[in-house]
Amino acid sequence: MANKKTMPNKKTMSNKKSTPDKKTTTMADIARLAKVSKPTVSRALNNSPLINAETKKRVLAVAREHGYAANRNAQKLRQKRTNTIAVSLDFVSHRKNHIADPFIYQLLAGVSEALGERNQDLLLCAPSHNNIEAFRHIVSSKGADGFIFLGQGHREEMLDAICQLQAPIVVWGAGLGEKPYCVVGSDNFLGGLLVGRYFAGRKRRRWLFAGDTSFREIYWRRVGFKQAAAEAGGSIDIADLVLSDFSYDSAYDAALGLLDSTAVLPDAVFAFSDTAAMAFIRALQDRRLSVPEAVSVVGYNDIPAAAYFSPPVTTVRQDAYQAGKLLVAKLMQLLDNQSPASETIKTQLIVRAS
Amino acid sequence: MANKKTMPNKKTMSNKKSTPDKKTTTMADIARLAKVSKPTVSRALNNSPLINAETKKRVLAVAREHGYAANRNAQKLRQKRTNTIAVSLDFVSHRKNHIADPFIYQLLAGVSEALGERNQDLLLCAPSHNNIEAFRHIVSSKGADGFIFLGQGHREEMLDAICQLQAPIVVWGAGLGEKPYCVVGSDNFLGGLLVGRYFAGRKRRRWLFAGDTSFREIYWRRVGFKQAAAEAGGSIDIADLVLSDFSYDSAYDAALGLLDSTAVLPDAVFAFSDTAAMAFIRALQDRRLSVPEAVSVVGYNDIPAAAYFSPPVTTVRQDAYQAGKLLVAKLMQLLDNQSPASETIKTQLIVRAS
DNA sequence: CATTTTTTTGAAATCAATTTCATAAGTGTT
DNA sequence: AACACTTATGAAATTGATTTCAAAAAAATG
Repeated sequence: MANKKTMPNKKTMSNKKSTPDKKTTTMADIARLAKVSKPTVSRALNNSPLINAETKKRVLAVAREHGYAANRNAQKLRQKRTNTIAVSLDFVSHRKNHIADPFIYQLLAGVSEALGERNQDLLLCAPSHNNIEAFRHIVSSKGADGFIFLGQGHREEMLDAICQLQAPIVVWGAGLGEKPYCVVGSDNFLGGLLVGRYFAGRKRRRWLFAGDTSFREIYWRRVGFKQAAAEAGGSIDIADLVLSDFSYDSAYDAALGLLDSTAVLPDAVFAFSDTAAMAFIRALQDRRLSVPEAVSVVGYNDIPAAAYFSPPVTTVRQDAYQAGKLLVAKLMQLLDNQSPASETIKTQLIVRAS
Repeated sequence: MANKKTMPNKKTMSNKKSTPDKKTTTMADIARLAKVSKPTVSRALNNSPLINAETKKRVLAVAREHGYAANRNAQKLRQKRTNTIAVSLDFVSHRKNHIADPFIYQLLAGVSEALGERNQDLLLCAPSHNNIEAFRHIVSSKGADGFIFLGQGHREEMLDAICQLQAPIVVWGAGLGEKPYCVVGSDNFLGGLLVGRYFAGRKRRRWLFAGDTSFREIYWRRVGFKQAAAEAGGSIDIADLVLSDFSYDSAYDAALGLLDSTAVLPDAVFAFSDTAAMAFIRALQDRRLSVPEAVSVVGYNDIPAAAYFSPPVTTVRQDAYQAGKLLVAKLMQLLDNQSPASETIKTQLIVRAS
């Protein structure tokens, strides 16, 4: 039982590619070949002004010729700088419905490209327990210089705690100016306002807001939405439908539940995401309510599918790719000991058929 | 205008956290506190059998008490093992239409979780020029122990070259058994076969295959598709429509182009992706051709949007999440000096309304 | 009780870079 | 010719872990 199985071991042994100790080229090797010392090689590669132009050229030539690449781990160890940014993607909150909403991947693309341009590595982390320990460990083991948080699932207490770790972080979301960390987010208030005005312009009177306002971003959309109702005069009513998660299915179920239990139906629905908006539209159609004739439905994010839906979904667009780049820019400032301000990115209403 | 605003600068200066050199706790510190030597601490933390149980307990207690985490970079340097896997996501081929197809993100979620379970870090790379240099650099600078390639954009020559670098790689895609590296992919042949049989069963005779068969995966779907035509008897015709990229828009344009130029229309379309299938359906509808009455359309991947589309899209499902985990398992075997075989994951036809 | 064996431990070397500090060589000045 | 001042370079220290190897202490054996 506790016996070591010997056969697999043997096999492993024989299988072990008898690597003839393929020596990796080190800086010392380059130094010897270029007939200079290690520090000189280091300086040449780092384009130090201390080094003579001739020497630099020679060293670089030798290095290139041998395909030399400095060992990052030695660099990180010595410099106490990792040139790595940890990006936290919240796969977890999607546990059952992985990646229901492609929006955060557009953010990720922007972040990835911006980091690449700055020669920063991207450490992707999606801790299965969304607790602080995993993040603390990354910081104290020098796994990354800073964090970017994407996705709606991150609860505020955790971010506050991570911030207290003295770790540089920037966050996609809401809460600008209220938080001790830098936040980049869409102008949720404006988004909600635009949607509300759109409804008001179409003479809709019984509005419904679908989403969980315990998330800041969504809360502010609701505030803007309400503001539009106030602007439009007193006769507008706003009802609420709380959605338990971010999936299409739960939105669909909640929508049907509402439609089947309420006597007085809304004539305009503002859903917190395109995915939820599409679910709502389907639910309405399944109950023989036409969109947009009987009910207008507006989503948020302008994911690709919104444009292809039937009917194409009116939505609030935010440039996620640009936002990703902005997040990186802010974090770099932070690492540079500056104090970048939180910032919102513009938000615009894309009017389609719904 | 171009003047540097001085106020923010000053502010920045004064803002520079005068960190009082917050010394990081090192192994030497823990050793001193626990009244043992560094090697003993190292062994205790790594659960070495050499260490006495009492000692181990004491050391661990001290380490925990001080929130000690070993410096990863020192470990990586010494051990010549990074415990990091580089995952290459092809943002590039999506340049204009970022993340048109969410399928690879489902793969990513599986990969991420599987790596997390194994305490491996995930280095996300999306080199802007898809050339070998970037990858060679990661290998030789000890940035990662191996690679996982996701996405269809990776051309074969590059993978062959990377493989020659002696770098352990596994690839999502096609070409099982033909390639010098381990490939995990959906059973594309079977996928195509199932779709073809489905069309045959519905008495469709004029089939269209939409996709770029210079990609292996897509090539094999075409082969399975053709096989089904052969099985069904001689009277079936297969036409081809090459799509220039993976976006919805290019598929939509190509579909319209075809519909407006061909006299004899297909009565069944097999598109290489759900996104392309949806584009095709819209194009057909825009030309007053009903789906599925006049034309059946089937996609591939079963992305979430496929189910919500109107009509819901019949498609070929593959368990991307599981596939991601499998990719990781294979790579771990490779790093263990085993030679894992390529493998296909099951593929099933999801019949919906289209 | 002497001797072998096993169990624990630590001093010193190692991994591959960067940084500090000293010094040699070259340039300019009086 | 003596002195100051740059400009380049390298020896040695440093970063924080792991590994090797030797050795002390404890246990087992005859």
